Order: sequence, then C-alpha cells, then structure tokens
Amino acid sequence: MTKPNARAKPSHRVPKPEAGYHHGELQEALIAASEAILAEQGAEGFTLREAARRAGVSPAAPSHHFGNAQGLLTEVAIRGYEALAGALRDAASRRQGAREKLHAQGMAYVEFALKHPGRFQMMFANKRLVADDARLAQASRAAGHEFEIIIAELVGGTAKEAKTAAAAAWSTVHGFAKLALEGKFGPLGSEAGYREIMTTLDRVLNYLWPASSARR
Amino acid sequence: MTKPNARAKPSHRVPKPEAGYHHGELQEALIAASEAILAEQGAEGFTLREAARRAGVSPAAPSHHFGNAQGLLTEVAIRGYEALAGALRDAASRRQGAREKLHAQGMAYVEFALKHPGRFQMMFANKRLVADDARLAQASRAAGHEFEIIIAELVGGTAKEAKTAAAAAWSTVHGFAKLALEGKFGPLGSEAGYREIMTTLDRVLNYLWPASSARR
DNA sequence: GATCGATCTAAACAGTGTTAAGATAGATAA
DNA sequence: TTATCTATCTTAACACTGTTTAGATCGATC
Repeated sequence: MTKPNARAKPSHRVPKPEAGYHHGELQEALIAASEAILAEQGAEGFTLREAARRAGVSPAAPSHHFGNAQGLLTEVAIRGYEALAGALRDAASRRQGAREKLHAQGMAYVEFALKHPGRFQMMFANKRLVADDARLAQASRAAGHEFEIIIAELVGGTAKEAKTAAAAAWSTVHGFAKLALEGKFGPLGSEAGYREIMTTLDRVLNYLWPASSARR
Repeated sequence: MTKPNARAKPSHRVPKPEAGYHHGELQEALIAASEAILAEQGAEGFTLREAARRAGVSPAAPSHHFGNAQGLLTEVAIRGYEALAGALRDAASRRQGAREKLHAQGMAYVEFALKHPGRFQMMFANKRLVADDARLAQASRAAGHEFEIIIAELVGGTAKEAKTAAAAAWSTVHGFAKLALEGKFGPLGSEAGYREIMTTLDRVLNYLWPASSARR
C-alpha cells in the first residue's frame, strides 16, 4: 500500500477467508487448490502458479512451505496413496473370502483411478515428484501392502510365490487402469462408458483369478 | 549474415549436413531429434525448442510441418507403436506354441518399455498427442492386434472370451512395465536391476498363464 | 528470367518455475 | 508497553517454454 499508483486489477492480494493471511493454513490451502486443479484439468494441467493463484498468494509463496513444485505435488501424492490404501482396505473389508476380497480390491483400484484420474496419474509420475521422499515411498508401499495382505491369504504358498502373485495382481489392475485412462478400452466420458469398462474389468479379473473350482 | 553485430554464440543457424536447408529433410531431422531427446531425457524432458535446436532450425520451423508440438510427438508415437508391433511380432515368431508365443510377447513388451522409456511413456501420454489422430489410433490398434492374434490361438473360445483375455494380457504387461518404470519393482539403473525385474516378470507371466498342465 | 509457393527466420507474446531481496506481521523478551 | 526476532509472504527479475504473425529466402514452375 506504499505505492501511490494502485493497479486496476483487484485480483491480487485477496486473502481468501478460508486461506487466512499469515495464519499457517497456506499448506492446506495449496494442497486443496492442487487437488482441485488435478480434478478439473488433469495431471498435465497443473501449474504451481495456478495453485498459488487459487490460494490467493504470490507465485513465490509455495516455495517457503514445499521448496518447489515437486515438493507440493509430493504431498498431494502422499495423500493420494493414503486415500487409495483406504479404498482398498474398505473394499476388502466388505467381502468374505480371499478371492472375493481380491476381486473387490481390483475393482476399487480401477474405480479410484477413473474417478480421480489427475491425482492417480500424478501419484505415478515420479519425475514430477520428489522420488526419493521417504514418506512418499512409505505411503506407496502401504497401498501395495493392502494387496499383499489379501494375496498372502489367497496364495498361502511361499513368500516368493506371494510376492509374485502380488506383483501380478498389482500389474493387472494398474495396467488396466492406465490403459482405460488413455481410452484404449473405449471412451470414458459417459456413465455408460464407465460402466462398460468396469464390466470388462470384472471379466478380466474373473479370467485371471478364476474361482478355485473353475479351470481354464 | 546481414546483421552487422554478430552474436558471440555460434550456435544458431547451423544447417547440419544431414538436415539440409530447404531440402525437405526437416521432418525426419525433427523426429530423429525428438527421439534422441526422449532417449536422453525421458518424456518429461522433451521440448519443441530443443528439438528445433538439434535440427538446426528456428523454434517456429516445426509448426510448418507438424502444426504444433503435439503433431510432432504424434508422429514419434506412431513410429513407436510400429516399432513395438514389430518387436511383438518378432518375439512371437521365434517361438512355437501359443503359450510360448504369448510369454515371449509379454517379455518383449516390457523389454521395449524398459529400453525405450521415454518413447514408451510418450506413446501413452494422450494429452501430449493428437489423441484423435487416425494414424495414431491405427498404429496403436495394430500393436494391440499382435496380442490378439496369439490370444485367439491360445484361448480358442468365443470372441468375447478372446477379447477379455487380450485385455487381461495387455493390462498385465502394461501395468508391469509402468510400475517397473516408476521403480516400484526395484531400481532400474543397473544391468543387474534390469535382469531382476525381467526375472520377476517371467514369474508373473508363468503365474497368470501357467502351462496348460499346471494348476494353481 | 519473372513469378510463385513452400519453407524457414525474426520478433514478439503470454505463459511457466525459481530465485534474491525486501516488506510485513505475530510472537517473544526487555 | 516497546523492541527485537523469526516466520511468512510479496515484488521483481531471470531464463525458459509453445505459439503466432509478418517477412525473408530458396527451388521449382511458367
């Protein structure tokens, strides 16, 4: 306010009510803004400046809290992995029997990816994150662990076999999700398209992990 | 050369021998430059200006041939799909029996991804490509078709079952490749890491597509 | 040999992430 | 209270990016 010539634009310096100026809520505001951008524009649409804009601060402000854009996105990715782990745990808890639990987890994994494509893509965009961040690695492992718990129950064999089966399960649902997001299994926009893709996934999971009595 | 004050930097305006000035080889030079960048820096490291720089032209030159960066990358992706399809065909042709062929294709798919990570990631980065390009869609379908040929031979069932099995196979190897590239199956840098990952893949494929006599 | 169309350059524009230096405000201590 | 300190945020700049417009240049065609 020391400058005499006030700019015409009233956009800048608008301490949003919820953001609070100088009150330590900026981290949360930036994370929320980033998640909103990812939800609206996808992973490629994220920019640090836009996140700062939405939080009502200057482009340089985020650096004091997250170092750089990778730091902020790493925090977003960590929360994404936590949400994914929760969804997987939730899906398994609603079913009885290891095979049913695994099937439900697979569906939940792809459902998460399709409903939060921006966050999901960012979670696996290592080059945009602080790849060696300990908390990120931990969150990722925790999500993978949700698979391993059920797999161990299902396979019951050696540790090596369980590791192989877990890699197989994760690969399948991750690959399906990625290919679906790139439109390789049909259009995504409509609700009908979404349901058709989930039906295809259901068949894929039944094909690869048939009921114990079934054969192929 | 009309300007009197020549810049100190001799970098600009160097019509590379192979690029040829005004001789119609610029498309190829730009594609080659782009592939080199992808090989060196990965998909996130690509910039249109750097590709133009390597081809010895101004930043605006590519637009006359490819419209924009997406156009150039689309051309690169098409060639990538063609190379991938060739690798899959090649792998299958060296084996006898549908299961062996499918296994070899899976290995070849991941091998392609790990040896050309930049190209591979770009091939599946729809938002950086002209997503509705007919030739791109065709090239992608042709690569997927290599899987379907073997799957049809292996499954032998209805068309729907073959479609399901093909989606399953593609998802598995694609997911494995993506997760491996993000370091989820261990470090990638060394030759030892590469071999360990391929061994894991071998086990995964044997687990999901066991020899017809085996059970699990 | 002049015209013409394809090809490329120069220059500018609106963006981007990041950094350095300085202003500001809340907390702490006298 | 007043003064100092520290965290927080802004301003301004820098080197980039992709894209566009207008103009220069070259090879081929009439």
